[in-house]
Amino acid sequence: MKQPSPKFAALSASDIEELDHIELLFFAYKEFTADADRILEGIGFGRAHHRVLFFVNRKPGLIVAELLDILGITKQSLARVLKQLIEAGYIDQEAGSHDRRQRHLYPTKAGRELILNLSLPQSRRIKAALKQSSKAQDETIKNFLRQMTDIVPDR
Amino acid sequence: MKQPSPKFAALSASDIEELDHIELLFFAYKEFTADADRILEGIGFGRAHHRVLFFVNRKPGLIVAELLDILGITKQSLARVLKQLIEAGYIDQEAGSHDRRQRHLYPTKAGRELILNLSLPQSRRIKAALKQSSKAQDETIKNFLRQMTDIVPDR
DNA sequence: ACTGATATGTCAGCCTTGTTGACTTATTTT
DNA sequence: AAAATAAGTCAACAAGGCTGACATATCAGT
Repeated sequence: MKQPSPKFAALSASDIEELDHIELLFFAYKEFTADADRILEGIGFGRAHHRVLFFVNRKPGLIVAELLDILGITKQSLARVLKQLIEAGYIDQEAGSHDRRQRHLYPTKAGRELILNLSLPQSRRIKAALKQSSKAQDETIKNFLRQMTDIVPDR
Repeated sequence: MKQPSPKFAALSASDIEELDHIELLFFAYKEFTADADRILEGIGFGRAHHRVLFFVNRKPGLIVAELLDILGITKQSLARVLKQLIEAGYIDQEAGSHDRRQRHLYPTKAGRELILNLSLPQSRRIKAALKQSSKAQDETIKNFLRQMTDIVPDR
């Protein structure tokens, strides 16, 4: 017979069993990003540059609108870092052949080298964390992460 | 007979098998934080407030130095958000009984309610992502995340 | 051919949250 | 009594989000 508060329902800690998972995810992601941050700070780039380069490398030739959609940021935010990546010679732009308004983005050789070096410590961390896991367990983990992005937790 | 470049070793994409994992982790964490962000923006707080409240709730009575260590930020950064949380009545401070220089932090009733409401959508997302998993698989996932924070990927 | 929609780029300013450096106060330790 | 420690504070700066407004090029439909 609890009365819910106007803004928030009355809850007790026992309602949530996943606090361990939440905490683990926080620390895991923190260490994960720190790997690349150490390299980035040496070359005057930040995480935003890393993400852009990562996805341009993952899907060479993707257009700006697609990249915006993947990153979930505004074009003004993207412009700032994309411009620097282009000027520094890590990304090339090319007008679309069908639609010449579109800008297709490609990593340069230097861009590919940089993103690989940024990914390497992250890769090593993941590989080590998977070390004791079987192939089936790897699928379990990937499936969990995949599900995490698909779920809509409203209600 | 590749010559490594002075700054970065020469690599090809085939050297990294964990790009899928990296991408999945990025999207999973993005959605995970977005859950709470939607609530936070309604009450004028940000992620920094969330993290502080989360850990104060997880370990009631922890001192400022411990919190700084957990969060991995400077005391000036913490001060800004901690002050707001105290003034808004979500966290209480108490001088230590042994060492009265120390400030022990406790969530208030309102603080406990808020963090539970922030954690709820995240919990639901995780619970749903684990839905098809067995208990053993849950352990696999938690173990993976735990390993992720322990590994030192240098070399 | 004109007109409106679309893709991108840009300027300006704001906010949050991280940083460094310098300094204060209270308290404990030596 | 002096030094070390825990915490708090002020100021300034940087990264990377955001909004709003507007410019340019190109495409698509009538």
